[in-house]
Amino acid sequence: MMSSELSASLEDYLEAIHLVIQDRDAVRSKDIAAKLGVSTASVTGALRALAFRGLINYEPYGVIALTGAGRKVAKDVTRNHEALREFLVKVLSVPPEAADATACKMEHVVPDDVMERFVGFVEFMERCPYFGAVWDESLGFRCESERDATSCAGCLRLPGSREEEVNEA
Amino acid sequence: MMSSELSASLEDYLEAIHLVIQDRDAVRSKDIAAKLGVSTASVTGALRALAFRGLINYEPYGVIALTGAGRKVAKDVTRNHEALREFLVKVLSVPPEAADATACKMEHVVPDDVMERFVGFVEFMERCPYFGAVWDESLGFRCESERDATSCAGCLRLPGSREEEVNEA
DNA sequence: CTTTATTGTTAGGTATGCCTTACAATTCTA
DNA sequence: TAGAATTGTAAGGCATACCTAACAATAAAG
Repeated sequence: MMSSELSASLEDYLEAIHLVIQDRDAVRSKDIAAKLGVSTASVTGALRALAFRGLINYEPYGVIALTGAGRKVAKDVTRNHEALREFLVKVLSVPPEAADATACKMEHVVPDDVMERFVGFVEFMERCPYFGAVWDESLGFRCESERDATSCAGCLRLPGSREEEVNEA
Repeated sequence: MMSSELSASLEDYLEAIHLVIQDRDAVRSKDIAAKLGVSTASVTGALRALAFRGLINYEPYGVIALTGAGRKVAKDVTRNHEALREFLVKVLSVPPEAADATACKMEHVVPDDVMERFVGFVEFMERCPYFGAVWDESLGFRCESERDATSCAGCLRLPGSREEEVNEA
């Protein structure tokens, strides 16, 4: 969206603030520093930059809170992070921890229109009963889905429908 | 591999040098600058850094050439770039130009073991006759493959085999 | 072979993003 | 409510990575 004007570093700070807020109510420099693996001194600098951009409310020794704009960006970043992790785990069978680390880097470089497709692909995979690509360390991906004599007529009728899944569930 | 010690920026320079060499024989600072959209002054600094790391042979006003180690890294980076672009284009239907730009960013953040899977997934997709996910701007991915009464027995017998494809071609 | 155009380098400046060390504010506890 | 522990900030440094402007080297043209 408009997060393109934020550096990867500041996006990370914003995301960290957002995640910490969800757990406890208070966000402390220390928590952010711990989450990102930087010193608290670095956090102070980042907070100033975020406040300058109107994304957080902050003054020295004061309470840290996301502004409306900040919350929006933080949510976008977090959502993208989660979508990418999901793709890596569910489609590419990357172990969760590695997927999370990679998603954390990817979220800053994958543009929104490409993001859509990562998301869409996961949805497709979960919708399609014939999608059974499974990773094998030495053989790459192979297919384990049960493709018997069933045709895909039903699938083709309902391209992106979520309603169908609700009915099935 | 060991390219993890190189910054994204230096990887880009190395890749650019490699690509320019493939076209003409000579590599000039100007070409690299043009390819990466930076000033020639910036190129000088990068060349020094690459020479310092033993990845290129370089002295002021002299010929720029990749060392063995440099060529290896350059090839790795280039291969990863191409694999990611291929994935984006072939699997996610990202337009080639956007795919190239995104791949150029992703190549610096996707670790090798995850790279393998992007590569493997493209291979799988090209191998599997039932894989027909097609992107639709408003509906996301839908399936257009012709899944009739055929079973996947053959596919299941030959998980990652390339020989089979050679026989078919 | 000398002038001009191209190309490359140096010098100096900006911005980011991190660090450590030292100090200030706050909070907890006795 | 003072002193100790925790937490936060300021100051000063370092590395990366870019820029512009001025100058140096090489190559091309006369």
